[in-house]
Amino acid sequence: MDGPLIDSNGGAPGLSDRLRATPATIRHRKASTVSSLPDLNEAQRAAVEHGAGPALVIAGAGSGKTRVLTARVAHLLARGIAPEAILAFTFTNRAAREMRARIERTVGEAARRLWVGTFHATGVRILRREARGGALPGIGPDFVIYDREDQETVVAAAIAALELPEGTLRTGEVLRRISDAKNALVSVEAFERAAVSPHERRIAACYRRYRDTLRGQSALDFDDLIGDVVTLLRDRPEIAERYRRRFVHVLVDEYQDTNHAQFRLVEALAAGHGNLFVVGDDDQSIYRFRGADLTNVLEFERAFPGAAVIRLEQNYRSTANILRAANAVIAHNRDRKGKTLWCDREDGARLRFVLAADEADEARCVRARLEEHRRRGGRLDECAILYRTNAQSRALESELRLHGIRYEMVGGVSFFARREVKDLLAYLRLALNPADRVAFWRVWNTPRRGLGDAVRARIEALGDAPPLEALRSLAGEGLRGAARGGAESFITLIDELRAGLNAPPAELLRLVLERTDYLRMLDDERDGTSADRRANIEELLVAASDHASAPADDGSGDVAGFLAEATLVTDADRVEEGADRVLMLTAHTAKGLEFPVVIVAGLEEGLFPHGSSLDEPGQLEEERRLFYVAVTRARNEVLLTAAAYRRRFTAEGVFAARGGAVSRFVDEIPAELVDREETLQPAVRFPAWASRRRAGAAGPAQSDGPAYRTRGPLARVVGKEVYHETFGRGVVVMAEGAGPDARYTVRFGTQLKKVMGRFLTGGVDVD
DNA sequence: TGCGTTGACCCTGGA
DNA sequence: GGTCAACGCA
Repeated sequence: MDGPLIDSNGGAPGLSDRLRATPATIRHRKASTVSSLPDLNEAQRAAVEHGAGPALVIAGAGSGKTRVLTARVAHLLARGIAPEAILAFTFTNRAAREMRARIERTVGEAARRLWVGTFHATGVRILRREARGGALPGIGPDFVIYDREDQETVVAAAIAALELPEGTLRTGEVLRRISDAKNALVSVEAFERAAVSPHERRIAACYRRYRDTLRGQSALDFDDLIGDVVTLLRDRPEIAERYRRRFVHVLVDEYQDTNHAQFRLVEALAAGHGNLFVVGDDDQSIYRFRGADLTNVLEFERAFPGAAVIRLEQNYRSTANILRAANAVIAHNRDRKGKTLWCDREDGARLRFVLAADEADEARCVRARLEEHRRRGGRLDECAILYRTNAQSRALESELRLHGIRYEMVGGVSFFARREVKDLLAYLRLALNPADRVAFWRVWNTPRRGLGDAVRARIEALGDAPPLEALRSLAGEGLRGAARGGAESFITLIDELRAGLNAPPAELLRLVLERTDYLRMLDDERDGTSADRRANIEELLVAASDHASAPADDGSGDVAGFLAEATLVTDADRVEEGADRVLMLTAHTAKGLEFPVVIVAGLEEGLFPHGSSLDEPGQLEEERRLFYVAVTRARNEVLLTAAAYRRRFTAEGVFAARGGAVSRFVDEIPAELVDREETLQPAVRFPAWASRRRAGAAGPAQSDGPAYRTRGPLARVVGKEVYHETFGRGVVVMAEGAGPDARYTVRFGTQLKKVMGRFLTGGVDVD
């Protein structure tokens, strides 16, 4: 059997040029020779050979859409289109790499001249070029890209500057509103005009301040990487014309997850020739929170009159049972173009659903399933554990670690967002762009060099001057002792980095490590993370030297290019094939991947579908699509799990145990396709509301339900280990009442019991 | 004045 | 379980 592969149809392996092929993947390579289009079905062939003009390919899960895109590019090249005249947008860097690698296998070197990349990477490429030509007012070619954390810093400062009462505006909300505005191409001025309520006006004020701050620092955020290109092409027709003449064919993968700005970018590039080829699946649109706009698919034909519409409905990936289950669930959605996938594979095993006692028990079931797979001779990398939220990984991780099962978590804290990595990169950012205040404040006293709030206030009093220069003038006169020495060594280091910007990034990073004694700082922290962080730094150095050997075709220096890549790369881009470990990832991150065995954990109302979606039909449909994506990742087997009780943090910040009903999505799978099990024999019946909610699942979503919540000291009892004279060791899953009357629901092994507090010893004697 | 420790608040998803 | 602001200490 094969390991996890990119959406590939027919088992053709996803290979990236940086990753080594495993024997299994090499075996399949022959099958994907595309020049003669040997083994395409009729619909696929029609898509690949589509002539001029717009085309919308509705490609169901596992229907070979990546293959079609790749084959189409090869087909265009074979028809004499120059590689530099083709622009393809992919959803991940990894997909871009793989597409390029596959095309290279057919057409060789020429593939290097294609433009294949994510919207963001392509945006950087265009902006970098045009910035060199001076086409972007106020933005130099060495602009930096602010990631989420950097953005938060800026927004927090903007909110603080408004001097509102504590808690009036929250960073997260403001950031989301700014991002939404940018994705919809709403300028600061337009936002201000539309803002009527005091709340809206305050957000508008933050937006303005945020924009001005970024401009002042020659910084762009993720949304700017697209929005600024759209603005550029709109305001500078001659530049737009240049790109239109250059790119004769524009292709877009995962079209269902494009937002308005991306739509406008594509539209602007394809205007005139109209050779726009988009591939997507409305049933797999799962990024609405990021502005993805399904109307881009649903109204493609209106936006591009005369568009050909081609449907790929044959699935080559999953067994018939898996496909039937997925079809049945997604049929509950109303807002779709409508299609039914079919396949000619055998029925295969039924899906399995297990209701576990709590999340620890659920983790145990997952682990047991993995061990079963291994006993049958399977490999761990054939399995993936999917969940709705990253927070769910914790219980799974500890169970797998305890039993020595190797795993790799994808997502969560991205590699380049780790503290130690961002610290080191901030030195480079500062050297490249002294106006980058976020980078300055990140590292000016990291590692500690005797600088603190007092000096900070004096620098800030100097206003807009680059902070490094402010510090330089202070070091000359106003500072004494440790602060002076610290400031001087910092300034010297940055100056040296500046002078050495032409050197390879890895060399600069080594200089930073050496001068700052950064590693010693890590050791001194004594929090047990030192070894991990050191390893990450090692990896950063490797990534930096890898980058040096890659061509910078946008003409940017190594350092600027490396920093951009570091910001835009995601964890999913870095997953390696062939390692024997199970992957753990969110359903979102799993998009585009496939695995022989898929485990979807946490299938409870309020978690998957997520609680925030329950009041809104549109949002609920998005959750259902996400579940559909999760299930259709599987080739052969699906295990669905849920926990009767789960410890969670709620919005109120309360440590709570709640029993959720089983997810409605499980119930939407026809009963004959699922084997259901419960691992616990409840001596205590589940609270009535749990089943009531389940019964009412088809109706309007109920409020959050009477989920039992413990507050104060009681809350700390939930999840604690306790002992009972007859039942032995157990774990508290729910607490009710207080004082001597307190009663606890405790899981002893697979038994659930309700016990008075006085019969328990352990952590329960709290009032 | 900077540093280390303690308690509030907190997580949907991610380029 | 993780981060950050506020606190008192060197």
